[in-house]
Amino acid sequence: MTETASGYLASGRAAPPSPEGGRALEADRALLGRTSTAERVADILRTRITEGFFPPGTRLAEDAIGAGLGVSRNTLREAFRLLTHERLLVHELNRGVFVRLLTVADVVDLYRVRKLVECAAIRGVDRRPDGLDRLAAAVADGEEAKARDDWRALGTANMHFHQALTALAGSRRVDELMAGVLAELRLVFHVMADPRRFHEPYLARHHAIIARLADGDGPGAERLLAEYLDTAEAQLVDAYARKTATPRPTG
Amino acid sequence: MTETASGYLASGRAAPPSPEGGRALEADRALLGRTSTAERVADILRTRITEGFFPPGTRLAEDAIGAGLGVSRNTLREAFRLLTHERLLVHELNRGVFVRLLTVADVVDLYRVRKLVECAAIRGVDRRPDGLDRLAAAVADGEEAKARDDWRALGTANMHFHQALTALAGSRRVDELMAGVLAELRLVFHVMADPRRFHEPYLARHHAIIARLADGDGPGAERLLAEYLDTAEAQLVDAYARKTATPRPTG
DNA sequence: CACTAGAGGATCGTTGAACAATCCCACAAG
DNA sequence: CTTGTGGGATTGTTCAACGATCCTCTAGTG
Repeated sequence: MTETASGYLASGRAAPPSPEGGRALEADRALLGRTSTAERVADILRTRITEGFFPPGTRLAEDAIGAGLGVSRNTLREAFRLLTHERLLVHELNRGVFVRLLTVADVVDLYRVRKLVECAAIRGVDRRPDGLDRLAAAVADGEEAKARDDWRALGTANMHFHQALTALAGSRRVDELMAGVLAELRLVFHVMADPRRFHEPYLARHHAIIARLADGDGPGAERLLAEYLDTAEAQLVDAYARKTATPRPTG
Repeated sequence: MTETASGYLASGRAAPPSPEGGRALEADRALLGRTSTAERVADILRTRITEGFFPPGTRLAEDAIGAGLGVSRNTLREAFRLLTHERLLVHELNRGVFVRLLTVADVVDLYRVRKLVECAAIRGVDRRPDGLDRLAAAVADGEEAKARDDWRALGTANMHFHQALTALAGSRRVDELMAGVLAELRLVFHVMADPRRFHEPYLARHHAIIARLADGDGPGAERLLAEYLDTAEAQLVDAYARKTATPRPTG
């Protein structure tokens, strides 16, 4: 990574200054892009994990990953620490770091969070919300993906929809919570085959929820969403329990 | 920390086996206590930060902290990485790590999260909840602290109350979110003088909320809580903006 | 055959040294 | 007062080393 980092930084610094104004803004942009190697490694690994390149259960060996990315073990360990808190990795003392394999109880908890947060985020809507365009865009992306039979992309668009729903709460911390929840959910879907089954049936429901929100009917939208999440949870928990051959929790 | 770690581990391993049964459980207990040095350092620092030993804005120099704790810089950096995600520390590239100094906007966001999550957690209560004892215990601790004029302890008890409220949602992830929120709030209170002012007035409201919950009146409890949080927010945001001499956000 | 114990190798956790890069502070000059 | 420069302190990263732990394989025993 020494060469990559140098190249990365060098290309950032070597950008010629704009001949006319805006030079201060370019300097700011360069500052924005300055991250440590450990953080960039974490970014790379995060992407690889959430897109399924490292499936759940995969062990990330320091030597192999460090050699692959060209960074030292210490830097890699820092990156691992960054990712364990996001629940994408599990750190096991003296055994290494693994991509998290969620339990059925984890899935149940994810839906509990979603019901609590997403429903609370839209309950109070009493006029057409500002974030409706973003919701509509996510649904449009979903329809596009569906039209070309790209079920992974449909799943992604559906998650953007839910992230946008949560964003109606207007809280950075809640947004980040939901981003983490949806990332974990991605790990769950990586274990499952047949993404079509878990994403396609819900697109129409997104339309219905949007219509309620557009009318300023928060409670109506909430009811639809709660039913939707109940249905989605039951389907996924059932299938996941079967797939991972673990007993479905009684709670 | 090499000696500390060895001592720590040695004392764990040197425990004589129980002469009669239970040996397997003792072995399990020893496993539970096995954590890495980096994690233990993070625990120590977390405690020091939340109790105010390192006030917000304090820079944690690697050399000084590492020498004080007897760990190497690499181990310390791993611990720092663990804490930055908890928002207790801010990592600034090439400048070091600082105890987070929250902005007024942060405070506002913390209360937004609290209103969303705490209210949602109790809204659906329709019978005396299982967690009522824990709530009552927190309030009893608060009354005790108040009786001996220990306003810091009262603040702690109040936070236990809110953590217990959130726990009524029955979600591990939501519990952890709230633990983080309350830890951040502690940082806010460390900036303020006169803890009495921010904790004492709310003890009576805890009693009232508990009474509603004991009657299975979730919506009633929610209304009381929402008003309480609005009042607490307004008081704290006003004082914090004044203390930090930053403009109060319009949002 | 099944189970247990021990040895060896791989890997992790930690330490410490080294070096380059960056930042900050103090001082000098205009 | 402002700006520029130099020097020192510190951070970010790499590397090597070593001890501790875990896992796998082999041999021995019942």
